[in-house]
Amino acid sequence: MTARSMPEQTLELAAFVPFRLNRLADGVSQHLAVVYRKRFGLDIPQWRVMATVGAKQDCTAQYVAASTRMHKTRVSRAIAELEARQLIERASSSDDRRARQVRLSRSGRRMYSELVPIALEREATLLSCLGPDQLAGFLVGIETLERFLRLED
Amino acid sequence: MTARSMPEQTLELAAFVPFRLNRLADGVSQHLAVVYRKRFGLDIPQWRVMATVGAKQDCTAQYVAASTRMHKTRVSRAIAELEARQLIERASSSDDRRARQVRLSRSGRRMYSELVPIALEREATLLSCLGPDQLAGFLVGIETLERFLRLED
DNA sequence: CCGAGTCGGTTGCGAGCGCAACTATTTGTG
DNA sequence: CACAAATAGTTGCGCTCGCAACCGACTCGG
Repeated sequence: MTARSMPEQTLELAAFVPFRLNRLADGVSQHLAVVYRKRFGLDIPQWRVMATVGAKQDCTAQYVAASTRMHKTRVSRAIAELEARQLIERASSSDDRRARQVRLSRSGRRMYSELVPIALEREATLLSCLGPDQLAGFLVGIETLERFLRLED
Repeated sequence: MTARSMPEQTLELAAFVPFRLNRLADGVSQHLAVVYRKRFGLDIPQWRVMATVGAKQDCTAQYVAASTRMHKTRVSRAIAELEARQLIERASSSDDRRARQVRLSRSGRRMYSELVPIALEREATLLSCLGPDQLAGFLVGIETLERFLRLED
């Protein structure tokens, strides 16, 4: 078989891992976003800010952006909206007057404590379709790829 | 320990699988999108259309939307742009005059045959960080989740 | 056949996002 | 100390996308 008559290489999108990962991540997001939106009126950036600030009180927008890997403008707008809804509060930092400390308000904490169990439960439901070994193998794969792409924290 | 004094459940975003999947899919996409854009001037929707139409000549926009899981307007716009660049051609279907058959043009095929090996090579590079067993386990996990969420085809 | 409902595909519009530019502050260097 | 460069955060702008509405074509029951 000569080079000229070699069959064209083909690419089946349905078997192409980058595509499948995107589709999967999207499916999982939809699975959750419905809850955030309908029940709490949060979009994804806002939910991520809530989760981050809820876990680490008194952090900066900077910190949120770094740990969620969202663009700083996206974070800025999410925070502004959450502040308008009085779910978070901001205080100017004492040692750096550019930065502002972000924390959950009382009602923000209330929402957070409702939100977390629901999110964890949905994650558990999702992962329940994998057996223990399958789950472990899957997570190892994710972890290795994260390190390879330098995505971890 | 009473219910009142139970520690608040917390949620570490960095350990939350839906978030990690999103971040990973995004990282992988970036890894590829640079090539599509800089070398071929394609954005992601356009690249997906090229891949789909390259693998199955004479399909409809409908078919592309279904197999890429993109919204039909996104497909419509991607096709329009590709047609303007003369990478694909459209012919009105004989049996249904609403639908139009989509196929790669000569230059479209040329681009496709350049594109495919590069994409497959990048996928291989990405997956090369996983050992054979790790890769197998990872793919099984993806597959199971796809079925669970009914994402396959 | 003829009208209602469906289906393939396109388009107007508003929302969300990233880029680049900006303000205000801090840090580093000669 | 002064001035340049870096940093925290915000905002104007243009682009992309999804929703809903729409157009033309098909279909199926009466």
